[in-house]
Amino acid sequence: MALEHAILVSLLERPGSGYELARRFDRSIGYFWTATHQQIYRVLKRMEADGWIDAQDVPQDGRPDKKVHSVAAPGRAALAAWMAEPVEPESVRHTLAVKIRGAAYGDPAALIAETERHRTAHADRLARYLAGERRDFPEGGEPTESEELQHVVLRGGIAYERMTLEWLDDVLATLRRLARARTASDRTQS
Amino acid sequence: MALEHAILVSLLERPGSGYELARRFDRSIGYFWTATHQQIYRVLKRMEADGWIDAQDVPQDGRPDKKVHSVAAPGRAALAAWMAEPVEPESVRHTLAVKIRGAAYGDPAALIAETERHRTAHADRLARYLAGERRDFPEGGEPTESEELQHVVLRGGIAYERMTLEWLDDVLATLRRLARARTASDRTQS
DNA sequence: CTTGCCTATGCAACGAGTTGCATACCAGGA
DNA sequence: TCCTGGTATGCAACTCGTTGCATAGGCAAG
Repeated sequence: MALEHAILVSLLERPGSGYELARRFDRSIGYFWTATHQQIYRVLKRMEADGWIDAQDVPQDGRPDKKVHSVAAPGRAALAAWMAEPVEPESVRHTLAVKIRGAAYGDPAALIAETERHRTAHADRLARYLAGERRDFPEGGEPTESEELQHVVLRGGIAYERMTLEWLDDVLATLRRLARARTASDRTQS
Repeated sequence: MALEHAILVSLLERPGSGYELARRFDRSIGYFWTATHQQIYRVLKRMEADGWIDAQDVPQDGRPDKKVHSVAAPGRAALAAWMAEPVEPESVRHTLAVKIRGAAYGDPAALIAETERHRTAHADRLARYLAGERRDFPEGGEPTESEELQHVVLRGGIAYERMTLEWLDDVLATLRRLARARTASDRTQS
């Protein structure tokens, strides 16, 4: 279970509340993991019960109190143990690809808009990643070890989004070609 | 839920038993979805109960009987309905990246072997994909519409594996650099 | 002063995927 | 004859992730 460990890493990088963690999952952690706040609070509760993390109530003014968590020794040990055991690459799951294969039994042209939507979403993600890279890893900086590791993970996200954009262009070209071919054969028949 | 629809697409491409579907998930369907045989049988049962697919007992000699499924009209309709509604891109989940970020709080050198394992696994997958491409989509062939769509999905898998291999090389270079830096500062301290 | 929005935490039900196990038929080799 | 391995189907328990909902305080705009 990697969510626990992603949270441990994030709390090691900087202690924080469930709410703050949820926002990190929209930024730097989002480069490699996603989770809703509900999931985060549930896991935090379990980790606190297991003694992996500590909790400290922090009153705030102008906003509700928060519970700031930090990693305890057993949590560090659990992370180290998990780091040592091998993990398998994620299994492939690509919903849009299911639709593309299914388009043969529907209308390829109907998938174009959907594919363009995905293209926009990935272009946005790439733009956010690149902005994050410029902000957090400027040229000529002297990165710490942790920052070097964060950067190489981000480079992975950037490479993924670039690759995906190129592929989606390939998909769009293919769908448009097939749509033209269908229109042509329609005209032939009528 | 895309597993049902992936199975519908596969059964449209060619009717088959649960066992045969499971093997397809190791080949062409594996380019975009994974599932165990347990999952497949469970979903087939539900789809049969819902009238999405038909089942026919086929006796075989030299091996156990099998239940061959094919898509019924309601199944085709369900697939068409699902194709028409938008889906979101998958959420990011990358276990190895969690470990990379965690390496700052452990030993970066200890991750090298694991990363190399992943590199080998992805290189193997790429080789299988390329072999599948040569076999199923030879140069100069005249692909049908369905084959064109299958091919563009496979090209996505190939692009993903190539990108991943390049990134893993980047990761390995980074880990080795950090490992050397740690060794050097160890020598300085001692 | 009400309405919307942000901060902050959480429960409950459900759905999808994983893991372990079970059954049964048949073939081929030790 | 027994053991291994491939074909073929399936149940049960569990974990993880998703979705909907609930509560509560504070701020700013209309």
